[in-house]
Amino acid sequence: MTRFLPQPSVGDIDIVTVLHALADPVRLELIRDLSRNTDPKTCAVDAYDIEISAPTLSHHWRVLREAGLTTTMVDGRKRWVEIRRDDIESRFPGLLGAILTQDPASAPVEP
Amino acid sequence: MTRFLPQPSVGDIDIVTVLHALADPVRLELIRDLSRNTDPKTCAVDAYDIEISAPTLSHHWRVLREAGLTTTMVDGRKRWVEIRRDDIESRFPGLLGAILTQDPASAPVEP
DNA sequence: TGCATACTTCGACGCTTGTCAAATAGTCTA
DNA sequence: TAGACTATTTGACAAGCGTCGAAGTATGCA
Repeated sequence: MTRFLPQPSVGDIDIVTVLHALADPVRLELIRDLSRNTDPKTCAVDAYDIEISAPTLSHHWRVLREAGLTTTMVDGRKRWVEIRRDDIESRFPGLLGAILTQDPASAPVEP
Repeated sequence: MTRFLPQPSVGDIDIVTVLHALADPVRLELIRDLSRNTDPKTCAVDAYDIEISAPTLSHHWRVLREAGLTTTMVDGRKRWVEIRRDDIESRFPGLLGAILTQDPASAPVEP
């Protein structure tokens, strides 16, 4: 059976906690990655182009989940992460868009 | 004469640095305060309803300025802070609005 | 039952952060 | 010019964070 890991309800999502969760280059990249497709992605470290250990990735997933940014589903030995797009949008309208539209590669260059 | 303290140019404003600067309750409150009126506000600790020391406030002003969120003007013995509304809007459209419209007092309550 | 799989938790490590008191720097005014 | 005023810098401290290796916990499978 699929079960869910504990996460804050929409009303309990705190803006400072959310900003702190996003204020890390690894976590921001994970959120960007998750937001690129609507399907859940695996938690596995091999699936991401980031050079960090499995424990560290696990730690980041937990920070994101406890901040209310992601949902984690447990299915057997595998875990799936999904961005809580609608919840974040209802709590902080426009926030996710403002952060994610800003792609690092497409940043404007000063003349 | 009025002069300006050093600050990053628009193109150099980094999203992770900005998010980190905002991910502190004191600094977020300062930004909220600045955004409520368009005029610059003083740096003086007495002008804010926050129980921190003058050095600590000075430190927070610096973090905000170096992140590119504020401009600081020096006029004699006084210093004035202003939010870089247009610069932030051009760099991260919608970001400021998404964070500031979420007033702590007006947060929706879970049923 | 035994073993591989897929993460997580624990413990430890440096580095960063928020905070304050004390000292410093620049500016106005009497 | 001396002294008051405004804000910053310095130095120090405890707390927190990102990171890893090692150990632990479920789960699936043979």
